[in-house]
Amino acid sequence: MADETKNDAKRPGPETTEAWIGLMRARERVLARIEADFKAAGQPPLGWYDVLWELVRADDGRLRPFEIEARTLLAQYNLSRLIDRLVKEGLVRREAFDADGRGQWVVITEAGRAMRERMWRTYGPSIEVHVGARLSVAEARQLAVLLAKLR
Amino acid sequence: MADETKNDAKRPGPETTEAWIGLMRARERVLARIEADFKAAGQPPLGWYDVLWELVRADDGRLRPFEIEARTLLAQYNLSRLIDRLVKEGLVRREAFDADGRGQWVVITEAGRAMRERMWRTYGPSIEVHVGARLSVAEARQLAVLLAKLR
DNA sequence: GCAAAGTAGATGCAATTGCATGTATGTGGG
DNA sequence: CCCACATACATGCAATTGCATCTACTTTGC
Repeated sequence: MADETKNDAKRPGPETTEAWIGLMRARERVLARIEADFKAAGQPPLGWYDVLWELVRADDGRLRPFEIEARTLLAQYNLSRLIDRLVKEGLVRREAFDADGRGQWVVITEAGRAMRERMWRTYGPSIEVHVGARLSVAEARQLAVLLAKLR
Repeated sequence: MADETKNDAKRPGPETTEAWIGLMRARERVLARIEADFKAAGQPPLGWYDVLWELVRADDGRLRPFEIEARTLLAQYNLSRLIDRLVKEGLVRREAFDADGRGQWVVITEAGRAMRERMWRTYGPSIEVHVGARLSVAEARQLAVLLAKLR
C-alpha cells in the first residue's frame, strides 16, 4: 500500500505510512464486524445511530441539519437524505425554524429514542468485543489521544 | 455518539468508546482530505491505488483476485467490479489461471505501473501533510502499534 | 433599500455499493 | 464414479453515494 522508491519532495516516513495504513485497515475491520453485528440483530446501519445519538444529547432532542452535519462529519447531501429515511421510519420529524426561513429543526421522536436504545444494546457490546477487549484501558486512552491529533 | 445510561451486560468503558469514535472520526477526516487532494490532481480514487500497489509488490506484478481481496479488505463483489474498471482503463489485464479453471490472474500493465507512480506523487505528500505533520515519529510508531491490535 | 454574495437545505443524475444469487469448477466421502 | 458441498468469481437489482446544481431565504456593502 505504500512505496519506498524514488525521492521527490515531501515523502512520508515509514512510521507515518504505517500509521495511516493501520488507521484505514483497523477501522475497516472493526467497522465490518460491528456492521455485521447490527445486521445480525436485524437493525439499521450504524449511520442512523450517530444521528439519533446526537439528537438525544442535544437540548430538547433537536438540532439543525448543519449542526448534525458538523457533529457527524456526514456530507450535507447525504445527511439530507438520511433524514428523509429517518422521517419515513418515524424516528425523527422536521419542524420549521422560525428565526431563519432557510432552516429547520430535526426533532427526535419517542420511537427514535427507543430505536437508539435498542441499537445501543447491540452497539455497546459490539464496541466492547471488537475494540475494548483488544486494548487495555491505558492503551485505549493513549489511542484516543493520538487519534485526536489527526483532526 | 456513545451512551452513558443504564447498565446491561457488556458495556464498553469510556476509554474504549472514545478510542472507537476517535478511530472513525480520524479516518473520516484524513481520508476526506486525501481524497480531495486526489480529486484536485485529477486522479482516480484511492481504492485504485491500493490494488495497483499490491500488484506492483507481488511477484510478476500479478495476483489472484482473492489474494487482492485479502490484502486490501475489499469485498469480493466490489473488487470484481473494480477490476473491471481497471481493465477498461488499461491499467491491468485478466489472464487465465491454468491450475484452476475457476481462477484468473490479474496482471498490472505498464500503464498501470505508471499510474501508480503518478498517484503516489499525490498520495505520498498528502499522507505526509495530513498524518505525518501531525505526529512525531514516536507517536506515529505508537499509533501503528495500537491500531495493529485491532486486527 | 437593493443588488451581490453568502448560507441552509434539496435534488437530478451517474457511479458505486450491498445483497442475494448465479455460474463454473474443484474436492471429499462413500 | 458420483453426489453433496466448497470455492472462485460474476451479476441483476435496489439502495446509497458523490457531484453539480438549484431553490429559497439572509446578510452585506454601498
